[in-house]
Amino acid sequence: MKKKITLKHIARELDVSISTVSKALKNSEEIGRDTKDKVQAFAKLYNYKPNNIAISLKNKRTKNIGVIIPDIVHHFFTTVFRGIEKHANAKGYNVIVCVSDESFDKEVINMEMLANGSIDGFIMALSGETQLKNDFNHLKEITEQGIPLVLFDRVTDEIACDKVLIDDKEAAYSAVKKLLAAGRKRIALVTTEDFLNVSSKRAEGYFQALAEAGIGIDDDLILQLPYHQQDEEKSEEFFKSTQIDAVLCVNEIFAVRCMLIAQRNGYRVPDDIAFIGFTDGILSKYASPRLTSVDQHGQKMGEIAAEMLIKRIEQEEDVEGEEVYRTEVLPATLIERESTPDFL
Amino acid sequence: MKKKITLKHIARELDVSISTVSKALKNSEEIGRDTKDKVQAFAKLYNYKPNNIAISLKNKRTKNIGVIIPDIVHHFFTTVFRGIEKHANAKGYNVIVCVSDESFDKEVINMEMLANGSIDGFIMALSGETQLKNDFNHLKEITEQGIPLVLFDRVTDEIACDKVLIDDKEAAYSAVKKLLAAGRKRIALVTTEDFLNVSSKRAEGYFQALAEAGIGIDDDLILQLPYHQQDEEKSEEFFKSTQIDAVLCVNEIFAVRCMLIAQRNGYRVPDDIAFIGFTDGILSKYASPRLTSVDQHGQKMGEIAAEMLIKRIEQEEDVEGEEVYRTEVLPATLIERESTPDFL
DNA sequence: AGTGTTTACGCAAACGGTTTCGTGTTAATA
DNA sequence: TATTAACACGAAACCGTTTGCGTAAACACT
Repeated sequence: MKKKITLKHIARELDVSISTVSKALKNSEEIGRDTKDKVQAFAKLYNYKPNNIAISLKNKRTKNIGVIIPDIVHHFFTTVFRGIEKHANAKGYNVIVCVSDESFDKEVINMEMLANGSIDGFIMALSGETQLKNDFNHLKEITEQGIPLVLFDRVTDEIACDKVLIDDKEAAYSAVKKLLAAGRKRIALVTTEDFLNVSSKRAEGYFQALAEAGIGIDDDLILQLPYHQQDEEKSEEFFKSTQIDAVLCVNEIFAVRCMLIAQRNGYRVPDDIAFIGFTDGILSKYASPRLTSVDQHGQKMGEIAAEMLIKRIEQEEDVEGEEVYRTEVLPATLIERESTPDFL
Repeated sequence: MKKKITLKHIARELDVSISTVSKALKNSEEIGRDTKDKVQAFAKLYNYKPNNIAISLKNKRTKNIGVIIPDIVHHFFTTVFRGIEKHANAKGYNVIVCVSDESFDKEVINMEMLANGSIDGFIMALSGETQLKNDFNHLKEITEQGIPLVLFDRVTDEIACDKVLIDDKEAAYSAVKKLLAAGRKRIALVTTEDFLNVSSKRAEGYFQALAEAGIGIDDDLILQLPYHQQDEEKSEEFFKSTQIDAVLCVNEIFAVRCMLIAQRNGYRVPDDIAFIGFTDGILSKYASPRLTSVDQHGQKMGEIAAEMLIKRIEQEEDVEGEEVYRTEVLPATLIERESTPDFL
């Protein structure tokens, strides 16, 4: 077993000082040609690589960024993560992931674990519970310590930091607009509990589009489902008892599930009933019929988040006091497939 | 901005030495009651937390584990990752993820980035390209340096280390057996290029089951598709021209896609044609009809991998020379849904 | 008073680097 | 020959902790 070699080993072996070795490897002008050659050759031979930890300790930079997301087995989050990882890697950063599992406590614990020197900054999407509790002290502490933070998708106004999100309201708004333009009148909304602010933003867009079309809100047209466990009867009942000709769902699972239920109940998609989902994931592409859905551009979002974060990290010498934070709003785009009639 | 406080700060403030502070915080017997109280109170007040990096440097343990996977936007891998993260977190470890993107070079670069002190051990699934090239020198170097390594799913015999995988051959074998028992005679196999060894293992199981049933191999019943990009015509042609009453697919995307194509071509599922896929992911659950598929128990796999790795890491004082490595083979289980006739 | 024990703490090395500053040697210049 | 600049390198501080060891002070005992 060949243990890792250190500067000290090289120095001892070549009978020079540690600092000479260090400088020689950095090709410093201070060191003579011969010594440099000798040291570099030796280092190459024994495959010397500086110890990251030591370097981190010295310059107080870990080149690690911490990512905290509610769930990893989730198409949108993994897409964002891919973007983060891609950009971070290109910039020489590694990514440490922690999963909050939608739990406030885990989110706090994870942040604390990482905040003690392990990372140079955070990128995160708030857990459901955190949004519900409306308690952001852990985030406040982080930012007060001067650790850069970028929130994405699940953000809050309570914290001053960089943010990147898509315009959920606008996306829902224009999706419903399109359904209206296609002549649909009884447009349903299938959503989660309201504490997920992305869901409520989407609902707002839905309401606004209907309002502008002079259509009142019909509570019978709104189905609220629990985020995780299924509630087949409730959905089944909904499609049996309600007259509907289009549905906007806040995620693709709801959309695909509802589409199946509607089909079981005799609806033809998209002729009798049209479906639009959020999150253009794998389900949308392979559903039958293929689902029209709102692409949230997760990867792009991740790349931007990483870019914002790294920029903050590297502009160390900032004028501390008066930071000015950016909130980047990405446009969502509707991917039209077979679950909607042709839009013009 | 309150910067992080260090032992040095506390020492200066309380007019004691750094070592006294350190010991006081660890409740050492060496330190007097009064001093301990004073130090601990001060530390609490200023929310002192030791710097992870310094500790890592000191005891040459980072409490980080490196995970390298070919893709993150992939149900199986994220499931495994969830298992890893869960167990690792419970043991106080953080997880650094790198994505090889199925590229040999990226895999090598990522390993090298992490191997210089950033992590205590690796968990990985080989990239497609690595399996194709059959070049495992980067892995060999890691293990020679004494860095623990656990391979999962995409493993190789060339490297001596702990491994965890499912019995792909057996899983395919028994799936085909069930199809045979249900009276299916013309069973097709939809697979990828052979360099992915999991695919070839699954093919072996398929062959063996047929052989035991006295059915010869019919090349017309085997469809090979590229791993990523779609090849709709080829599949379409396959289902048009071949007489088939059951299909085993090496992943769920192939399964769902083929199921749609078959349905388009007039087949009724499962009456005319049955489908079984691998990877029991989200697609299987929401396909129509719901897909019978082989559950690879990704999360369990991840947990076991993490457990094996951490055990290695922590049994530092091992008898170096004669390591004995474990290969854990998990049984896969068939989740029966609507795409197959009822099995007995 | 002299010796032995505790008690309570500080010193310094170590982990593996980087970097500033100093210094001995040589060579060039006056 | 004396002065000085250039060169090539080493010593040491530093990043934040941990920990073995030394030791001054206080107390006990003979």
